[in-house]
Amino acid sequence: MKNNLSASLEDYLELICNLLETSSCVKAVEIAKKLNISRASVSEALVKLADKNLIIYEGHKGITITPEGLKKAKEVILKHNTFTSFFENTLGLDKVIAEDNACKIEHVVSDEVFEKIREFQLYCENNQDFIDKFKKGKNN
Amino acid sequence: MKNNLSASLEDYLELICNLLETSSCVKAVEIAKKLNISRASVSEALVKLADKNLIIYEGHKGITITPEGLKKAKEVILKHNTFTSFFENTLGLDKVIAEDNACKIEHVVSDEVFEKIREFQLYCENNQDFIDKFKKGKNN
DNA sequence: CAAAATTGTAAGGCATGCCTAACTATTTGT
DNA sequence: ACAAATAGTTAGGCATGCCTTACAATTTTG
Repeated sequence: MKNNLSASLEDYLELICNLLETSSCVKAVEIAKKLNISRASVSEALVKLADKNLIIYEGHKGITITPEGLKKAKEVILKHNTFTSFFENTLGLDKVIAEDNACKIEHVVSDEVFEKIREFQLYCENNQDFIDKFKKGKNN
Repeated sequence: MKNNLSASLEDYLELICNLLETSSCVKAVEIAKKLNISRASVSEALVKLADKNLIIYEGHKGITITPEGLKKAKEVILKHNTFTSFFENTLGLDKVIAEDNACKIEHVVSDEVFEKIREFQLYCENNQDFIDKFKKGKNN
């Protein structure tokens, strides 16, 4: 009953959730293409996610996410978006760099740090002049 | 000739560097105790670090760090300290939480993000009232 | 509706990084 | 110096997560 997902499985779940936003039927082959890994590896991962009751996977019928899986996916996605936004909007980093780093950090950061960054970012948004001054510095 | 270290090897190197600050002779068994892993695992890791010319390891004689290893170690340690300080001093998080998260993030963050955080933290230090106001908020 | 294309699975491999158990080498202490 | 304690290594195992190759199932399409 260990609910802890590896970084890898979190990535799969996150992607599945994102793909389900736009299409009602997600196939394993799509995931393989997006993550640039083999169909076989995806197949293995999907079995693991299904074992953990995070998705329902029935081969050619496509992938469905369970309520539990959705909850977990949303958590990861929120972390992802929070860090991406912090890096891009608050710190003024390049979008791609912001995304790349958020993608890694989302899997290792604790809830406390995540929450605090969230708060801090909100605080910064309400003090845009402070951030603007930073961005105008010797940076860029 | 791939110079990329795994998170695990970076941790070993970082610890070796830190231990060499206070004692001139570091033994594998010390590392095993500090990282709470088996002597066997440490032995394997040290062979890998030596293969990459980051340390000089001759069994019972102890571990020495090479200039190359020192350079790499200092980089990781700087990232570690930067994130720890950002979390603890700037965001006002608990020291232990700050350390734990820095320990993970230091291995996955890119140089660009690291540098920017460094700059930002410096900027915040010069605007302590802004940070104090944040810390006094509904947080804590 | 059957051949072709697509999609999915199984088997066997590889690397990392950890483990334990058993062994060897070195150091320490009397 | 030699027995005991400490330190290090080797061998074999396990889990994760990726790979390729080959095969099976399904869907598409002529």
